[in-house]
Amino acid sequence: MGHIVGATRTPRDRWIEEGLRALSAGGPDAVRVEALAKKLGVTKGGFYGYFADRDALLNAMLDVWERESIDEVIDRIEREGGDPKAKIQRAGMLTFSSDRLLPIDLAIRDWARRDQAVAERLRRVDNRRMALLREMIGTFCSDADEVEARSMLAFCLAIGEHFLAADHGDRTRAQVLARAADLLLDRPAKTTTTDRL
Amino acid sequence: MGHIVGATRTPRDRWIEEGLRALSAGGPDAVRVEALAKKLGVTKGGFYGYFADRDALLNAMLDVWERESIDEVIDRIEREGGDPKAKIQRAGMLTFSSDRLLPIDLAIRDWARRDQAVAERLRRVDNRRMALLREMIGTFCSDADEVEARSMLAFCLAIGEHFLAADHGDRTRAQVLARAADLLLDRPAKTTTTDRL
DNA sequence: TTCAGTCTATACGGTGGCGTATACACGAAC
DNA sequence: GTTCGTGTATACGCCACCGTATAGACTGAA
Repeated sequence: MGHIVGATRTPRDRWIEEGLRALSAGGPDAVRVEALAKKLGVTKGGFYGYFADRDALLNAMLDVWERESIDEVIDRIEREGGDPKAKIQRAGMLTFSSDRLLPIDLAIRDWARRDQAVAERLRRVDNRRMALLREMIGTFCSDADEVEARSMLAFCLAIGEHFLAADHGDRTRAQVLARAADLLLDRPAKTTTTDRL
Repeated sequence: MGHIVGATRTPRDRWIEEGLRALSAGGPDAVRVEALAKKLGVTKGGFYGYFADRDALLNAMLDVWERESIDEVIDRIEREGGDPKAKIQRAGMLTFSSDRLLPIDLAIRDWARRDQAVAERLRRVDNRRMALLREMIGTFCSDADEVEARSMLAFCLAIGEHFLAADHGDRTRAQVLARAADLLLDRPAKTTTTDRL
């Protein structure tokens, strides 16, 4: 008894990983057991040894996402140093520039609009991120209401950018984003040479 | 010949309307011919008289949405008057506070991430909206780069707000949004009494 | 080598969706 | 009232997917 063994050919994690890939590409409706099996070069035979049903896989996927989004990103930000602006931008890099996490994040945001349980998880993650933003922006802005507004703007920019299809004439999207980040993250000057806000 | 008749019991528009409702509630995958028929108290018998297939319905839905989003909203903004800030907020009201248009808009934004044709339509709509924002913000801000950045921030705020699950402590989401709008839409003061950006 | 444990392929019944075909019901025009 | 056009119900074949059952194959340990 208790052979524990090993040599799992298609371990639980690979189902989750492939599930997250499908979620990224097509939303929760695209997470189909048989489709994942095909992608893994396997039939769905072993799937139901790991998961009671498709819903259990979806929950496991959300577990992994929540863990990665909070622990691995935020903790790492806190550990490494840098000034507030750098920290925020590094946090943005880690989540919103990651080819892995970004599309999952976006898919989950849409998913949360229709599923209360998913919305609850997203709320936990977003609250952690907002707390980080508040802390950083609070280092150079004294008015608490304005800190909240700026944090909200920064977060909405990081997310909304990917849901926006507009062009910017001669400018690059990256250029516009950089300018917007300056507006939000530079210390507001009471008296300055330029009229940058 | 050419009876033209009338007395259509379930006209084309009602299929489209119900389709848009399904899109709002569950995304494009939720737009199922037989489900719509059931909601309309009808079987799918007549559907294929109006549409070649499900895809034709989806396109017709997008046509209606694009038309409503551009013509009916933007034209109306231009016609009615008001100062820039009021115009922007009225435009936001018409699209992003509408129980009808808002959820369709959000669903289409997620859809566009996976469907190139949808992305193209969204681009047309968003470009019109951004042009409006630029024009309004340009009335009180001279630096073109900053106009672009502020427009982007305003647009991202209007959209991203609905994809964000974070709380704001004591404050209301509405309060935070109002403060953020102030930051973006009030004339930047070179020298002012407060340090509001 | 045997054995247990695990993953796997395959087959099955059930469900839900698409698009087609066919025949019925109703209103308008003659 | 017939006829025409249109919308409708119903039934069909098809396919994709779910979850279950079952038997075979591989692996590490005894």
